[in-house]
Order: sequence, then structure tokens, then C-alpha cells
Amino acid sequence: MVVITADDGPVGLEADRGLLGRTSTAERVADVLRTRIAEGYFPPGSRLAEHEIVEKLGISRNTLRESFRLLTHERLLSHELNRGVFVRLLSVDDVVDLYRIRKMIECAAVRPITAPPAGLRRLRIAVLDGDQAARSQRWQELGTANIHFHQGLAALGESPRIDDLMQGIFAELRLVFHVMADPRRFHERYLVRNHEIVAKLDVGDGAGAADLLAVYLDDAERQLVEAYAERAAEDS
Amino acid sequence: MVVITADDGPVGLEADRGLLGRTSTAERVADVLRTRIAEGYFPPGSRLAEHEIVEKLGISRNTLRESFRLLTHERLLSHELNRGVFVRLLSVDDVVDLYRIRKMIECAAVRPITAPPAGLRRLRIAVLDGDQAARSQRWQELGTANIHFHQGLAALGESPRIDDLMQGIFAELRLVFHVMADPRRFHERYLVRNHEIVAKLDVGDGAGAADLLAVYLDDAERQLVEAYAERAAEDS
DNA sequence: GCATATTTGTCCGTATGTATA
DNA sequence: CTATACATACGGACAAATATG
Repeated sequence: MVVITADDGPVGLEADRGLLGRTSTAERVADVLRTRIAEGYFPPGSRLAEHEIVEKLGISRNTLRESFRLLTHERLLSHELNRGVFVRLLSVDDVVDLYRIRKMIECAAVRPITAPPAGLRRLRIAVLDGDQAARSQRWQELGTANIHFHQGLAALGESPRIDDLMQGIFAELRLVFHVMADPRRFHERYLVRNHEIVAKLDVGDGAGAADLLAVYLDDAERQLVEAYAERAAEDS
Repeated sequence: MVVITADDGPVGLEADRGLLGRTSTAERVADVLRTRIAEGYFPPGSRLAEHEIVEKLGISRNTLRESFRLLTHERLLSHELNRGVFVRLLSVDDVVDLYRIRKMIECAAVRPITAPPAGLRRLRIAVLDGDQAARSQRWQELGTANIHFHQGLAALGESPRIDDLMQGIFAELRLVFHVMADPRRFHERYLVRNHEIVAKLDVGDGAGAADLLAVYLDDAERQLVEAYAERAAEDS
């Protein structure tokens, strides 16, 4: 039996086993784990025991180990030799690095724009999703929508490799958010700015959007670094 | 320790099997294959048959498959479900994407510099290695030195994730070089420019270096795209 | 510090599904 | 259509390292 019984929705793996599955089992398992990590079901720092997951998902150890490899390379898991795999726990340095990259990539993608870009629709949808999530007080979804918005910004650069990079960057960022105490306080204040950036892009003002974005990202970084410092103070 | 016997001989992995290796067997195997691919021993488009490599290296299929996973994620191999793994054969679009990223990252790393950076020594060494390789007419090494030089430039940004990204980008670039007919004609002309860029950095003129770099990369991209077009014309 | 149980690392043989000659 | 070769996934085995008492 290959059904995960979680609180909300079980994920069936056998659904397309036997049929012509487009993906391998290891990748499907990796998808499941990735989702669980993104949701915070496996919090940063926790260990993923082979035996448990093998039993729960009804797969072999070798297959699971391949999934672990995939996720380790995405920096979502850290693999310690002979000790096991753990959900990564990011340091302040990591946060700084993530934001350095976001500033570089997102601004570079937006700045050259001189006319309303093709990807604008996607951005609008993300912004509206964020507004709606905030109104319904679903803060987890607000964070997701916000990430989609910025992923859309990076995608304006139209580079598949950059898109890949940023997908990883944002997945790591989710790990940061999970150690943050109050997702509402963090995400809510940026809703207005998202609208402003879209407005700039709407009139083809890429440079203006990039400037807004740079300030935006500096603010967010500062807030996160402070939160991390507080957490460190609590720990001591 | 992994000993590679350069010319013909297979690779001795069993030397440290049983001992406490710092890295896993799969990673060591991946290292070997990565080197082979970089050297052109496995040319782009060729298939890597499981049983051959298993036999040559004296490892198990599962271990090799883990290595394949690693290299597939680095975009050096393409993994076609139920068909096997192949050394990637890059398209013109790939070349354009690679250079778009190089321009973005390398220039962004260099431009903010206002004083002679710490990584200058590494750059000098790469440049001198290139000069020496050219004098000895070792064109393969010239290409390697050139890549090290640009890796050093990207490293000025001091971001571990960017370093990772660029390591992958340059590994892919090597695949492009392997389909190029004449490595000498391609690499030799850039030796002088490397010196010019170092000179700019030497006086803390990051902006000047970035401007040189942008022209440099545009030229190199154009040359490669043209060579690809020629090759496509020959094939038809 | 020591002996134990648990967990991971590595590898094999095999059954099944899939593509190609 | 059959035969062959190969990839996928599984279960089991044993060694090595770690955690536990």
C-alpha cells in the first residue's frame, strides 16, 4: 500500500504506477518530500529517517536514496555521511547570499524592459492571489503567492537556467520563512509594493520597477536578518 | 584517493574501497565521468552504457545510477527514460542562454569593484597558465585556463551559490567547445583581453573591467553561434 | 570506556516493463 | 511478432559507522 495518510490530503504514488509514467518513482517521491518540506510538515533541522519513509511510501531503500540525492542537490536536504539526511537549517550567511542573488537576478531581469512584457498576466495573477490570501487570512498562501510573484519577475529574463536557479533559491527561501515566527507580519506589508511594481511594468518602465525592487529586497533582507538575530538571542 | 590514468587506462576506484573515503563511491565515480566528459573522452551525443562502465570501474549498477543522477542534474548528461543516458549535445539556444547568464553574472560580479580585490592572485595565475599553454601549443589547457579565469571573475561576487551555478555553466560550455572544430582559433585571441581586464581590476576600476568583459563576451558568443551555424550547414 | 542495537553505505540478483533490431 | 538489450524498481545481504545503555 502506497498511500500517505497526512492530516489533509493523502498523496497516492500508485496512481500512475503501471501506467506509462512520465516520471520515475524517485522523482515522484522527491516531489512528495519537496512538497512536505515546503509546507513545513518536515521542519528545518529535522531528520528524515530512511526506514520510516520507506515504510510509509511503500518504496525500496534504493529508490528513496535516489530521491534524497535529488533533494540534496537542490539544497533542501543536507546529507551527513553515516548519519542521515536532514532538512536544511539555513544560517544568516545563507539568507544574505539568497538576497544578494535575488537582487542581482530579479533586477537584471526587470531593468531592460521598455514595453509591457509578455509575462505580465502571470504577475497579475500572483498579485491578486496574494491579495485574496491576505483577505482570507491564509498567511501560508500569501507567502506562496509572493514567491510566485517574484518567480514571475525573474522569468522575465527568459532564461531556462536562471528559472531553474531561482526555483531553487525560492525553495530555500521557504526554509527561511519556516523558522520565522510570524509569516503575516513579514509578508503582508509587501502587498502594496507588488502592485506598484506591476504598475511600473505596465507602462514599460523597467528601470523604475528595478529601483522599487532593489529597495523592496533590501528591506526584506534586513527584516529577515534581524529576525534571525533575535532567534539566536533566544537560543542563548 | 582516486587515481586517473590519463591516456587509455581505466580508473582505479578500488584503491580506497574499504577504507574510510571522505566521499561516497557515487561521487567519486561522478568525478571520474565528469573529467572524462570535460576531456572530450566521452564526446557530446554519445551514450554511456551502464554495463560497460560498471564493468570498467568495478562498481554496482545502483552506485553508477546515483552518479548518473548527479551528472544529469548538472546538465552534463541527459537522462531519457527507459532509453539511457547521453552526454548532452547543446543547441544554439543553449549557447545563447549560457552567454546571457555569463554576461549578467560576470559583469555584476566585477562592476561594483572599487579597489584591487582579494581574488586577484587567482586571476593572475589563470592568465599566466593560459599564456604558457598557448606558448606550448596545448590548446586544451588553454581552454581550461580561460575557464578558470572567468570562474575567478564570477567568484569576485563572493556568493557560494553563484559559484556553483557558474561551475555548471562552464562545464556546459566545455561541451560547446568540444563540438567546435578549432579550439586554438577560438581561445587564442582572448589572451590579450584577459590581461587588459586584470589591469583594470588592478587599479580598482571594476566598471572599466565590466565594460571590457561585456564586449569580450559578445564577441565570443557571436563566434560560437556562427560556428554552430556552419556545423549545421555541413550536416545538411 | 565498552558492548550493544540501530542506522546508514554499498552492492548484488532478479523480476518486470520498455524500446529497438 | 519475436527476440534482444536495457532501464526501473525491489528485496536482501553484509560492512561500517553511529547512537544508546
